[in-house]
Amino acid sequence: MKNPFSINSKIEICKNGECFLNARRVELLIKVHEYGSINGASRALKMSYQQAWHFLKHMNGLSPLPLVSISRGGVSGGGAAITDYGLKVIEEYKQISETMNEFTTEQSTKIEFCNF
Amino acid sequence: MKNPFSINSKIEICKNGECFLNARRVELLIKVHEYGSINGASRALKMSYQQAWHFLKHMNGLSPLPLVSISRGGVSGGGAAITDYGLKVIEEYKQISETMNEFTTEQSTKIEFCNF
DNA sequence: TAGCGATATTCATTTTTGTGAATAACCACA
DNA sequence: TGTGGTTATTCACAAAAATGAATATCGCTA
Repeated sequence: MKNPFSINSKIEICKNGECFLNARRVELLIKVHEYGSINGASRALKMSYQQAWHFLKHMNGLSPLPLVSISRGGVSGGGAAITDYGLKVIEEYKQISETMNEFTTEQSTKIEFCNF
Repeated sequence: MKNPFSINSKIEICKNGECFLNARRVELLIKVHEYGSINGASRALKMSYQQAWHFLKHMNGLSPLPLVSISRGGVSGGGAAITDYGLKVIEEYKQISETMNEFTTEQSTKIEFCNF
């Protein structure tokens, strides 16, 4: 008999009790890296520009080094670029996330209260 | 140097993509067991009666066996009691939760992007 | 110096979520 | 048959979160 229950763990990486990283925020960082702008990333994620902007500002504020560097004006109007440090953070988040998922999947198989 | 980042994992136990158990819901079950009524439990948790009632109904619906048995009328007006099966579920959730917490705490110590 | 395309910022509105209040229904017991 | 204390249910309203729209700002470039 298949276990109909699964453990779903949503991880956040926090600092001072505030959310620094979660799945959505990392997704945003990745899209910013892909599009080179907050605008493009927010549209791609169907997220409002304000929310994307707020998340990025908040993440940068909590981070020991900037994750994203933002510029205004200029030839292309400006844009946003993920820093080398930001790229490292993204990669490490992915690793942690995968490790956690493996563990929760393993734990899911041990649930006993489904045997009724 | 102390790592200022911590991993905060919120686990849900799901069935068919729906939330069956989480920290708040188990807390509710425990209070119902303590007070013997939905009313008492919801007040103790500063949760509206409707929400408590909704959670309990939903949990019972997803569960292979009832977690809580509810009665109306009678000498004391009625009440709610956690079943033996419900008690088992609570205990198992606590165990899973503790196991997950230990693992996330351990993972927290391995975060590298704080070293800057 | 005007235009472009992006960021920055504000605000009213919408959407979502939760709550309080009111009321009906239930049923053992006096 | 009435009382008491709970569950059951509905609904309008409140609080919170998210959004759309509008506008200002920036700085390179033609």
